[in-house]
Amino acid sequence: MGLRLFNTLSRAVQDFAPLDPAGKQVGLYCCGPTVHDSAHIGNFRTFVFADLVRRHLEFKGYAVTHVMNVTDVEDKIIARVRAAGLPLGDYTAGYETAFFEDARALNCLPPHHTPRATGHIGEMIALIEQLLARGMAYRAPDGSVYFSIEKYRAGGGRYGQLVHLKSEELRPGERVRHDEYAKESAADFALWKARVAEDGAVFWPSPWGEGRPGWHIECSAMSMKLLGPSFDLHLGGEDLIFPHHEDEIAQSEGAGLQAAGQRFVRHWLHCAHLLVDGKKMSKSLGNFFTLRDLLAKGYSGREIRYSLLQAHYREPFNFTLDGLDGARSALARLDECLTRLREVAGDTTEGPDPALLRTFTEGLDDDLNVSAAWGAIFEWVRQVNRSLAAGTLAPRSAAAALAAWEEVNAVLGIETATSRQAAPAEIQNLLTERESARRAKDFKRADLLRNALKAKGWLVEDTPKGPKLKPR
RNA sequence: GGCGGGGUAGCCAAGUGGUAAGGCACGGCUCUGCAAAAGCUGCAUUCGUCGGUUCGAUUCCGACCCUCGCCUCCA
Repeated sequence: MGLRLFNTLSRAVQDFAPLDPAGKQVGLYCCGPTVHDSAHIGNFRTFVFADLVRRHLEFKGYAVTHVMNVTDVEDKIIARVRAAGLPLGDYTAGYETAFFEDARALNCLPPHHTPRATGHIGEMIALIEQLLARGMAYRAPDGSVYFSIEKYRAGGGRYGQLVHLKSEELRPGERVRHDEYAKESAADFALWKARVAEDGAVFWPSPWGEGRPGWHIECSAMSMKLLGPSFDLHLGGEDLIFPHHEDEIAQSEGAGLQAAGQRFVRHWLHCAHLLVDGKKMSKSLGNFFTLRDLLAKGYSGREIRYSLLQAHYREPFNFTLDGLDGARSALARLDECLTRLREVAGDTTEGPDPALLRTFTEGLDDDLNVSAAWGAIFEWVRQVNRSLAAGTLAPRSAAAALAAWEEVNAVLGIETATSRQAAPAEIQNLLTERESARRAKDFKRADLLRNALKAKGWLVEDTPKGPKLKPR
């Protein structure tokens, strides 16, 4: 059963086949955060999605090299650095650290490489020189360097691979930025921006004078450095399709580093936006939640991760607090099922039950249809619960079910409690007291004790085998 | 204006040319001292509207309505 993925280039679902002739190595690049502010969970939808892609590829047996850049120099950052009066690195370091903490809270596997733009100025300059040498770029009088879409086209390049633009319809922005007045054509974009007074201390030397890189060039330079001039998968949010990814293709293919007949990127995957009240979650609209906002409200990283992984990545997903509450309930059901399976399985070990693996894999292989995968999982939960309730589940079957769960969860990355936490002595004592009260038929006192336990964060569950404690 | 997504039960969300996954919520039941918790179970003759193709359409085609995104920094 092969993996099929939608490719923004072809606008169709295609069989996934890696560039590697051995069919083993996969290069995956995902546009990462701009560290000028806290990331919100709309941003994290994309990163959780990238994590899902990476994990599923690994589940399928591929050896993935996962790269995610950190944009630590760009217009907004420079503006804030100036306002804060801090050195660039001091300003961005905090946001970068916070970003990776958030990613970890969402149980995203760390990418193998997380290059910073500021650490690759040399590579960007080299790439720009290559573009100049090939006549794809031109120097402006002020020392900026621009990419020429006209020259690129004249050289056989196709501009508009992702967005299917007609050149005449490329509408210039409402205002031409003051530092881009020198462009030959409105659609051309900056590779290198000459230093201006407002940049303060943020500039680097270059063959064209002091300045800083344009936005798009970093991804071309760093992805090709780490993954080669042609690689398999490039992901990002759908808002990056144009102009960022289109320009990345133009720069990277314009430099002509690819082998004959090879593209810069084989598959482009774009994650749809997270919505709030039907509108894109964004800083400018102010309708965003950061991970920290939600953690402060008492939601956990796993609940948020589950929530972000509920809908298909190409569909906009409506994010609500009610939805998070639903995620909590759904996960509690899953936890309960797994806990009971562990009780039945005991120390028994067994290979994974293939039934769940099959339906789960079918779902994800179909363009990462995570909704279908969850459907398979909850169908499985119901079946497990039925046999658990009937008492017909043998320890070996329970162990096989658990082993299957472990495999699918390596893809989903939903942390589950491995065992019931032991309650502290104080709680145990209260529980014992309550049992005594119950045996003495002093139910009023038993209920008081139960409420006391609840207030301390423990639920009492009376079962035929005696009371059980559950956190929260 | 150009380009591209959507409109499926109270909410979220899959899906298919042959008669609607899953989750949450809600109702019923089991268990229980009562509960709680948990489990089981029920819950869309219907898929934005109107036409068309078809033996048959939610799924294909056309028109229309509504909505979102990109075209400017943006996950």
